[in-house]
Amino acid sequence: MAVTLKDIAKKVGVHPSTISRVLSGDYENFNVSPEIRDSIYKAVKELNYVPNEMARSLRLKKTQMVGLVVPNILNPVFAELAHSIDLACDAQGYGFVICNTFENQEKETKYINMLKSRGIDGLVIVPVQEKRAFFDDLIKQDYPFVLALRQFDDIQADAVVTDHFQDVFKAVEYLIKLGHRHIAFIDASQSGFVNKAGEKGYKQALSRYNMRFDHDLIQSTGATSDSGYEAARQIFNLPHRPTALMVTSDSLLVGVLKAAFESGLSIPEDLSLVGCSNSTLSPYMPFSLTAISQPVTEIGEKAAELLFRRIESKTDASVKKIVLHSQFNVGDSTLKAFGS
Amino acid sequence: MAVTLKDIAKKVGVHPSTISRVLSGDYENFNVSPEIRDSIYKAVKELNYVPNEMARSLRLKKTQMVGLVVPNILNPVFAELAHSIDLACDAQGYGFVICNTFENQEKETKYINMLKSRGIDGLVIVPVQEKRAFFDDLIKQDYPFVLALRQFDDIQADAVVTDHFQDVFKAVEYLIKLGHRHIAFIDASQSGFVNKAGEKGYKQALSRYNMRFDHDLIQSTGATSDSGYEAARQIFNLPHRPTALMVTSDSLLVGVLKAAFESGLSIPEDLSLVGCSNSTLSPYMPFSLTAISQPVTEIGEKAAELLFRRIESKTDASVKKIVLHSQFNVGDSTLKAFGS
DNA sequence: CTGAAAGCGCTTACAG
DNA sequence: CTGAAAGCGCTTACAG
Repeated sequence: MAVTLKDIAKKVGVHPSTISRVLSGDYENFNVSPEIRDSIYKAVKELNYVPNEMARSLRLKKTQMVGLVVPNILNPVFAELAHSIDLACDAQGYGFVICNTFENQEKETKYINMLKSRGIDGLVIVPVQEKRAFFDDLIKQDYPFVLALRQFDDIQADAVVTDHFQDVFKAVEYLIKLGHRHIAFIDASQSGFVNKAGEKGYKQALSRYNMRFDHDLIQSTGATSDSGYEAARQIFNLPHRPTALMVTSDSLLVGVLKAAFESGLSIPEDLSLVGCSNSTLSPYMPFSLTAISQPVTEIGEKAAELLFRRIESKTDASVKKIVLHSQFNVGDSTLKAFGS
Repeated sequence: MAVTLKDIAKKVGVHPSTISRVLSGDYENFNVSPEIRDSIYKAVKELNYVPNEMARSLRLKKTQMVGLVVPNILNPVFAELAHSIDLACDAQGYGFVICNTFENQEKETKYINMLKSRGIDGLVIVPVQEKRAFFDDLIKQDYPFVLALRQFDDIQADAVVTDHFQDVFKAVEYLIKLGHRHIAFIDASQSGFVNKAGEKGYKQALSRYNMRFDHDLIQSTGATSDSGYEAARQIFNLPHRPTALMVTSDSLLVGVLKAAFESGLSIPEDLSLVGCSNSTLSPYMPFSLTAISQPVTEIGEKAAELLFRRIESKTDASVKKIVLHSQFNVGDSTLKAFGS
């Protein structure tokens, strides 16, 4: 049904290979007479010929497409990441598709395998996978990918992240300096590297200021807003409720806000809140959020850059880790602790 | 580098076609000896063979993949739509990819053409395209797709939408019944069908209650939060400010809320607000939003259903339009007009 | 029951 | 300068 090279070759009266050559614009070491060149263009237009990219890719062993695998497009961080990679792909002449794993490990595995077996040239991945073995395999198979935002300890893969340890440390330090002595911490536990780093930053900040670590105040949970809600409820129901809370993602934050609302807690009066957020959401909130702000657009740009480099050089290029700096923005969701 | 059928055929010592047949599980009219079957499975495992889906698709003329083309994944409506289609694809054994057009018409065209030329079996599209000619062409070419949420007047394409005219009519009627006499309306102008329907619903409701239509109170704008912000500012700066406002998307709403905040307008005291929203955002807001709520999950399910049907029957199936009912939820972003 | 061949729609090294 | 052939990695009708 779809018109092929053969069809237009027949119409023009030349060999399909000639058509291919003309359309590829390969005029360096190849020159057709202007007449047949014109009639080729005419036929292409008339028959509405569009090359079958699948056949092309099979032959060329290159799809000229990259994919992004993210845990949750509802999280504006990932939407922004997608946008910035999209732009980079445009600039480099790559096609771009997004796959959403909904924080589901099997879906992630399935999607990555699908994209790979379909010949997608490379992937930017924000992993939810707990076991890094899967990614080690990808590396062994020389499949080009770069991790973004989250990664694993000393994995031999290109990655673009922020220093989550530092980010959390500073944020918690800020709360401590405001006089808070009971500071809760809610984090998504799925993401190996990031999670441990966050927890470490939290604990380190406490110990640095000689504060006792209280197990009840830390919740490592799933990454959905429901998980955030549950975690926050547990914390709000503690006999000795914390006066400050740090939560490390927008998705979790949605649940935390809901739980706070239900518990009748006012922010910042009853609870100082620090997030890890993206400005897009702020207009929705009754206050401006004090938050760690990751340079998401830049992360996307760098990730795309590393990916293109990896696609071209495959195993030859050295593994590159890029760590970008987050900003810490003070809004009015945080307040001095009562009595300090 | 990647291991192919040939490689494992060589290893086992049979013809590639035999491998293919065994792996396809075609045991009806075909039986290999259990020994070589086992050694095939063993070799597949050892060499870590994964079929090249591109080659497979080229041969089969079927990729077993569908795509979703949406204007803005930041809008939770589209994220939810994606999720529900994703689940449907899982159930039917289809792969699924998302392309985000960022409300950009050229990007939309580019993406649809890309997906099509890559052999994606069919598409669910939430169009931003102004001119429907592009879609008429797709139909002419028998390319399977279904429109979701937005469509064009009497286009010969499968579609799943809500009755936006009715939805808006009812919402505006509700405001009128609360006593509001100056009701503004902000809508995204890009989406042919939807937009006109929204405007019509708004105007119809006014005229039904013998209210004058005031040109200054209606803003047809882009679909981004920035557009919403600009539109709202214009409206809030009118000498005779409206007491109520209806806005037809979450993205626009973000901008509207920002503008309201900047103008020092309290909701609902100074301004009754009706949205067209998705519950996911509500925890962010200081009030529960009175809003039209579209059955997005169901729209996705129906759209997927229509798409699978279309993929199978191509041109044989009649064009199907499905119109689902929205809910109207009264929250506390609306109030009786002062003095009524 | 299994092998050899053709073909999906391209591109490109090889002839002429 | 252009045609004919081979081949990308599969599947399946056709032989044997």
